[in-house]
Amino acid sequence: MVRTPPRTQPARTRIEDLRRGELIAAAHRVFMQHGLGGMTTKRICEEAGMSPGILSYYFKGKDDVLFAMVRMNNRLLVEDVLVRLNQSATRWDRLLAVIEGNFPAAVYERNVATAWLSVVAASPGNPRYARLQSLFYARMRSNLASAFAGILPPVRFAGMARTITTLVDGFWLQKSAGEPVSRDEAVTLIVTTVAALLTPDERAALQSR
Amino acid sequence: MVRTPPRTQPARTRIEDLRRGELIAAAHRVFMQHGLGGMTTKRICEEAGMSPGILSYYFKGKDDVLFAMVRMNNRLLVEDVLVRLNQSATRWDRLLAVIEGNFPAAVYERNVATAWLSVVAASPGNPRYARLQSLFYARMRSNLASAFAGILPPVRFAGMARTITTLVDGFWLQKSAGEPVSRDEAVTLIVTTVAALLTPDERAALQSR
DNA sequence: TAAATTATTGTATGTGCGTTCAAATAAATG
DNA sequence: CATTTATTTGAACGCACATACAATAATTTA
Repeated sequence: MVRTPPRTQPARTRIEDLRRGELIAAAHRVFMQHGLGGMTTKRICEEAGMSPGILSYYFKGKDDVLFAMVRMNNRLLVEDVLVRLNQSATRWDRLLAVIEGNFPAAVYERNVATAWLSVVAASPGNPRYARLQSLFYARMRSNLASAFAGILPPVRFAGMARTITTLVDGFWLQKSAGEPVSRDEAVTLIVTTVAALLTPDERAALQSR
Repeated sequence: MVRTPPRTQPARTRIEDLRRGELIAAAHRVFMQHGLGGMTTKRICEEAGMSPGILSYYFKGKDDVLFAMVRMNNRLLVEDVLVRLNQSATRWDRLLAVIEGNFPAAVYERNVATAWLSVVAASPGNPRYARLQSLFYARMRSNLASAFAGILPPVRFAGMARTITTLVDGFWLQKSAGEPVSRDEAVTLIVTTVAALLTPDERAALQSR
């Protein structure tokens, strides 16, 4: 008798998710083109073809949209790496997958780098971002561990992981600064450096099945 | 008869330089504490113990102060490295001087890193910053060349310089992201990596007088 | 000391921002 | 179709900011 089938829920949710998705996508485009500072609510709604007030209806505020956007981008990157990891036979392939996963094709470009940098720079004042950041590093370390497990002792692995993550971050920063570095150059340089840091035995172990 | 000794010039210039210096120093402090976004003209003048309007009197505008500040900080870093370079006997010492010069004692810390990152993120829209940036990289490459000249062929030197600058940038980014890396860890890791990328012969050549 | 120049103040002005909200429209419901 | 509910609008508000500027104080000059 008290049964109240929420038939309205699905419909309402569908349009709500749709609008939220559109706004996030619009925010992404504005972010890429104008940077963090130029990402205004008015511009986002305009880009989405909606009225300025709509943002408050679907989000708590501007920061909420921004966070949702960062979260979504992160999810896409993570999924990409996971797919590659599952397709990798050798540890070396896994290593390559993790490294290349940080430079997605057609994404390693100046605007994106600057946008991402802006978020990092804004992190210290925003606990949610800070948390997202450290999760990012932790996940990358974990992925790298799946390649080096049983080959490098813990201390050396820590150093190796630090070197790789630092190089990745550095390449993104340089991209933002306008340095002419291609995706391939970045990946190649990192791989070369990793190889140089390994002993011949370790290299062999990494490349075997 | 037409002689007009500009006695007034020195006095006027002295106080002008003084005020400009004070404002730049205040801007620096505000920048470090509140980041680029929180660096408002009102706060700067307040920090300098002056009235809000004074800024327009000594500078063209807020951007002008910011640029002067970045310029000054850059100059300090450069001078520091030059002193160290002149005191270095071997090429290896010169290499160390350049690397350590990028992590000045008591300066490699989160606020500074974030501030510096904000400026880089703002560079793409500001030609003056962009120019300063590329000058920075060029100078670093030039300094590194003084260590590797005659030891590494051009192509390998280019790769080596890229590795080093990328690691430096990466360490600053990680510092801003809150990763717990000390100055010594950063320097050690970079030196280790450079050493691993060199052949025994090259290492020996670098360490000889 | 009187006059003129320079330095400093504090207020005023205009701009752009995020957010709110009553009203209008569209959709769903019975 | 009438009514309720969900969605969207666009104007309005308050706020913080950079900058301009007339008024005032201090300093230099003659």
